Amino acid sequence: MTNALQDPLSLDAQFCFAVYSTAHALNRTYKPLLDRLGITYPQYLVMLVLWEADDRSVGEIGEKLLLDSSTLTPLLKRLEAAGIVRRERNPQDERQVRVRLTEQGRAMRKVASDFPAELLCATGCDAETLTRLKTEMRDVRDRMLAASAAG
Amino acid sequence: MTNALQDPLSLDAQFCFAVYSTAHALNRTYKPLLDRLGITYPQYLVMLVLWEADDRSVGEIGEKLLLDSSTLTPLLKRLEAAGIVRRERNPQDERQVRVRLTEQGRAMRKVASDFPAELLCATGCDAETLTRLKTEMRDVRDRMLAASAAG
DNA sequence: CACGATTATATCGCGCACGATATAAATGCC
DNA sequence: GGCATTTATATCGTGCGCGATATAATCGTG
Repeated sequence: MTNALQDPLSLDAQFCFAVYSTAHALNRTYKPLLDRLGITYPQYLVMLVLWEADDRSVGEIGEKLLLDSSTLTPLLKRLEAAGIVRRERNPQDERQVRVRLTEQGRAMRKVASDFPAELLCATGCDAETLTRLKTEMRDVRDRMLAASAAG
Repeated sequence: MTNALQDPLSLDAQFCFAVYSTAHALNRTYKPLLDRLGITYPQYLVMLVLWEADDRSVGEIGEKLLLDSSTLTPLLKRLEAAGIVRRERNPQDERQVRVRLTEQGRAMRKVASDFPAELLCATGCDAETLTRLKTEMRDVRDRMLAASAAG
C-alpha cells in the first residue's frame, strides 16, 4: 500500500542495500566466532571448501566461491603463513597450485562445528526460514549472474 | 528431506555464503549501470542518501548506510574530487562536515532513475518477490545487529 | 617438432570496510 | 571560566574484491 507510492530511488526501496547491509551484519556476527580460529570471513569460506574436499587447485576453490586468483592467491598465502594450509605446484601440471589442509587446518573444523547453531541464534530466525531465504537468494544470484553473462 | 541430512558446515548449507555471493553478484550487475555515472557502488549508496535529503553531515550519511568515517571520509573526498559533492565545515559546529550535492550531482539522478527497473529485470524476479525478500533480509539484519549489540 | 593459442596463477593498482588511534571542537560541571 | 568529557571527523594499517596485465606451462595444429 504505502510501498506502492515509495520513490524507487529511496534507500528504503533498494533490494541491493538490504543485501549489502545484511552481508556486513553477517561479517560482524561472524567476527567473534572467527576470532577463535584467528581467520577472516573470506578465509573461513575457503576453509569450508577444503573441509568438504581437501587437495584442491586455486581454480577449483575460486569456482566454488566465485572468486579469482587475484583475490585467492594472497589470501591462501596468508593461510599458509598461519600454518593452516600448504600450497604446492602439481607435478603433473606445473601451472596448478594444489592447496591442502595441515593437521592444524583440519583440527579447526571441530571449533567451527558450533558456528551454524550460533549464527542461527543470532539471526533470530528458525532454521526453515533461513534455509528458504538462502535458497531464494541463491536463485536471485544465479539469475543475475546468467543475465550479466548474457550481456 | 535431503536438506535435513546435509552437513551444516558444507558451503551449500551456508546462509552467509548465499548473501555474500548475492552481494557480489549485485555489485557486478550494477557495474555497467554505474559506469554511466562514473561512480562505484558504495558511492551510489551515498548518492541515494543525498538525493533523498541533501546537506547532510558525514555522521548522518554513516548512520543511514551503517558505515563510519574511516570508510566515508575518503569516499566523500573522491566524490568531491569528481565534482559531485562539496564538503564544508559547519560554521555553527566546526566539528561537523556538511556534504552537499553540486549541480552535476543532482543531475545524475535522472540517469539513475532507470536503474531500479533495469535491476529488477536482471534479477528475473517480479517486484513483489524482490520487495518481500528485501524486507525479510532487513529483518534478519536488524536482529543480527541487535544480537551483536547485546553482546 | 615448432609455434601460436589456451590455461593456471601471480602481480599491480585502486577502492572499499573496519578496528584502533588521533585531533580538534563543543559541552558540562565545578 | 577552566578543565575533563564527549562528539565529529580524519588518519593509519590490514585484508579483501576486481579489472587489467604478466608469466609460465600445456595443448593443438600444421
